[in-house]
Amino acid sequence: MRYSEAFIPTLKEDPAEAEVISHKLMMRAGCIRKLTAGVYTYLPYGLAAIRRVERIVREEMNRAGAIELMMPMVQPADLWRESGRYIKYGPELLRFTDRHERESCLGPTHEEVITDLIRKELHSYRDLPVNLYQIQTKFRDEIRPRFGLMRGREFLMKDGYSFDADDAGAEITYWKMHEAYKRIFSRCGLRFRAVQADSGTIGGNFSHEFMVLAKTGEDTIVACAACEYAANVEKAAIAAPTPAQPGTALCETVETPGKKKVADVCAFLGIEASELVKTMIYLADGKPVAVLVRGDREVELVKVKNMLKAVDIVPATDDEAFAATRMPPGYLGPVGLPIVICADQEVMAMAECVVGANEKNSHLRHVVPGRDFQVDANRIGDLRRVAATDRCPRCGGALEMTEGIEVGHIFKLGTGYSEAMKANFQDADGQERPFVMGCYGIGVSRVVAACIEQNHDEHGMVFPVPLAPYQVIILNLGVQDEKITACAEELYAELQQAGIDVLLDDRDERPGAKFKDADLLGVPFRLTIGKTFLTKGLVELRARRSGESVEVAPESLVTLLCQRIEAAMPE
RNA sequence: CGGGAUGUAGCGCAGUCUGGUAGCGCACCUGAAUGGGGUUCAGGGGGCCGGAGGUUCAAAUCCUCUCAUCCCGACCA
Repeated sequence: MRYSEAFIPTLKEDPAEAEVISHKLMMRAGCIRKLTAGVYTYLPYGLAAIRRVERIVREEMNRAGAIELMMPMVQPADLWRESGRYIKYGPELLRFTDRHERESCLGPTHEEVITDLIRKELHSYRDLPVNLYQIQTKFRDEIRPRFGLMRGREFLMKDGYSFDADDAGAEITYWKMHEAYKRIFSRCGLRFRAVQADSGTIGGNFSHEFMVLAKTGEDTIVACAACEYAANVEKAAIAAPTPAQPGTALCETVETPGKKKVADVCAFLGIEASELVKTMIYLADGKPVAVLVRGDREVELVKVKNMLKAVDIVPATDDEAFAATRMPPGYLGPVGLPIVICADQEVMAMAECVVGANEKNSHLRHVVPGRDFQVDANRIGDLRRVAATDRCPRCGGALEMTEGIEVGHIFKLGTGYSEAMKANFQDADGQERPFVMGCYGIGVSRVVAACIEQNHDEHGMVFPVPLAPYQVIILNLGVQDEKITACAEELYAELQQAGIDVLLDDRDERPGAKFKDADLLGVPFRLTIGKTFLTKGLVELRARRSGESVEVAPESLVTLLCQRIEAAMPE
């Protein structure tokens, strides 16, 4: 591509609306422009990066035996009613009515459509397994779209769905996809980690997220320093603590005037936060529930949600909490609380603790869990968020916490959808059985954003070779000079011939402007043809990432560049 | 949805408190010089000051409403 004929509108300054680096750089480098909140046009340069990701995704999906198709974006509401998700999916599902008053929605994901397709088309175990995928625009009406392509409402996704005859088959498919995903992100040149994850709204019981390691990540993950264990903090399991010998002192009320916060109560009573139990009120699908965790811990809402099998769980406001409990906020405790109580396992293992007295300005001490208050056994469990001081649940090793950007997510879905939608096949024994499903997603546009979060410097983007729209940029620093221009043109033609994607900066711009743009665009290799060519007949080859440069004779460049590019391709 | 902030030329911003008829830098157009890290000089074009209503002789500026965008939160009772 000739720069003079390209459409790469670069900006000198960061746009005011962009906060994170990938958003700023994608705007500045002419990759994207915003149309409305969370909705972007992919300009040619950004699109080219997306296409690179797509290509790798296709190759690896196909290699793993998946087959590409394309499903509609507009979907009938009835299909979503059948799966039960028309209500459950919530306001993120954009709904509308067409001219015939038919209720419809924009597909945020395609389990319903694919399940409908398969139940109509496949009837025998002989046809299984089958694994289908598409790369398509999704729409999710996010509460708060942000950070450019990182969390858009409209975004490009690879979504795949597998159908197996039984659980064992589904697991084989699952691990095939796990392997394919590792290959995909490795080939993209990203530093990532596969972590155990919560399966969220989609449901199911086995799930991994693929996290690109970058500071701006919206997720926190824990990884064991000693073994392979890694998990999203939402999911990270905490080993059951050894129960302490229950205390024998009798429970008593203490005055704690005006002390509502954990820190205040602890300071006042001269105890550690770990000796106190806090009582948090939530609304699970509208029903109030109290959650007990130690004073120094944080409730992990996803875990509570899963324990209660709730669709939606939110912290109650003071007013809602009061309405539910008739007890004064700030002094809530489990003793005599008239609503459902869930307790973190650690709480029930405490010898004794301090809790709110359900009475203004008072707390209770020497409270023995299980003696002074009861919690149903099925409401006791791992409900708190993992802390950096926790040990690996698998091997007991030290845990490290890192920020990550979720770029891929795979689920073993089981038969939830197939049962709800009556998607059955006939097995060898003549029995009707539901398909055992799996689903596999990659945020293709987000991969590009995550890549930039992970690969940039103060001058701009630093594309890894596999995702770079152009591997090489040629700077013609003498568009007025016949010799320089002839050399640039010749190299341009030769590199293209060699199958390299190359951008020729043939604009009548000052050298400074060309250098700045080349850096901003993050093209991995830069060839500069100017003075040195006139004096020594040499061309400068500079690597964007390392900044190393060498002066090379033009005739040896094609071979050299092919080698360098080859060397920079992972795998 | 709650809280905060911001909407003035394509982009980044000043002007708003204290009302007087719109400005700076970059970009763009013309000309000249320049040509290895966003070059210089001269000249020029471009704005319903987010929108609607109100107050006033007069509104970018004050008031009311609205729309949009961005950030934080929606766990520490």
